[in-house]
Amino acid sequence: MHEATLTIGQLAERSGVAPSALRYYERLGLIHAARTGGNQRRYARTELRRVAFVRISQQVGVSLDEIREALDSLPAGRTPTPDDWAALSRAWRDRLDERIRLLGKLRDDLDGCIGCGCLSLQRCTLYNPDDSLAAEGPGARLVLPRD
Amino acid sequence: MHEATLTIGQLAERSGVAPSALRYYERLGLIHAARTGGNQRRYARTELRRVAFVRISQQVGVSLDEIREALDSLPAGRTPTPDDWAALSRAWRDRLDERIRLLGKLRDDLDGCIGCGCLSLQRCTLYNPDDSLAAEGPGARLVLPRD
DNA sequence: CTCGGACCTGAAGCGAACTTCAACTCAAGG
DNA sequence: CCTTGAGTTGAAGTTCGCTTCAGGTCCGAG
Repeated sequence: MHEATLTIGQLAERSGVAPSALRYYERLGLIHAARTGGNQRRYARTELRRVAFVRISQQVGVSLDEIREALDSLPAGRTPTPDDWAALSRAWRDRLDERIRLLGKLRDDLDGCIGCGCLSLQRCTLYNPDDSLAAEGPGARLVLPRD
Repeated sequence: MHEATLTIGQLAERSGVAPSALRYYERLGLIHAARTGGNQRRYARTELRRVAFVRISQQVGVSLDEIREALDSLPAGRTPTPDDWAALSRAWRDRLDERIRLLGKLRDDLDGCIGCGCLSLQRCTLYNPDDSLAAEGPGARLVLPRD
């Protein structure tokens, strides 16, 4: 017990992520594993933290691809320090703030806008939030949760 | 101009939703259209509101299937009143509140938890939120560790 | 009446994030 | 040594929310 490395089943149980998902993450380069002579994965305990970071980032609304980019920015060679992780999470924090802000606006406008008489949807603050519309050309494009 | 019904192109332009998406919504029973003799769709102007409701609901994080259920609860037969819409949106508002609350918690814990020394992920408030979290998108489910 | 752009349908494709399957191999307890 | 459960692979399947495509039809301005 409490050995140096974890099997995929152990990592799965400790992280709450299915083995199939862990293999998938590995294919995407989100996590890494050493191999035994018999080709089985053995995970360093630090991978637990990577998995946690992945899952938390997903809750923030970040795609696995972006998460990979973020993880790639961790120092190669040495085990990341708490400060390394904190730096990573600060970037996410900004996204989170923005997301919370938008949802708050949505909430504030919800009753009024849905209930109101306006059919002029393109002008509606709710339907056409000023921030998420920047690009996308002419007409009212509704750009969604991604940003 | 300003005619009684809208073609799919007009509804698309006014709502900012692609014609293909509108046809898709119709297949799912989210919106409805009358047909001309030549089988082309003609939308009542009230459909604009349904489309708006769909898009707004998506931002709240509700699936199209749940949105359909909600729309089905609108009074059949008569055109929904502002009050009908307001009732509908109040339910969403609760979800929104919950979602904002969870994201706020995520934010509050983010630096501390990711940066901290705990590897005891299953106990981490962040990783293992006590509440069930609405999934962000397809497949992006948070599978909680067994308590 | 003609022309071209808007519209129709069903089927297929897409991308994200996985899961499932089949057919194996590995590893640890008895 | 043998059994059994855990692990391996690549390929294919799944769900969601659409978009794209092919092969046609409609309709309104000229």
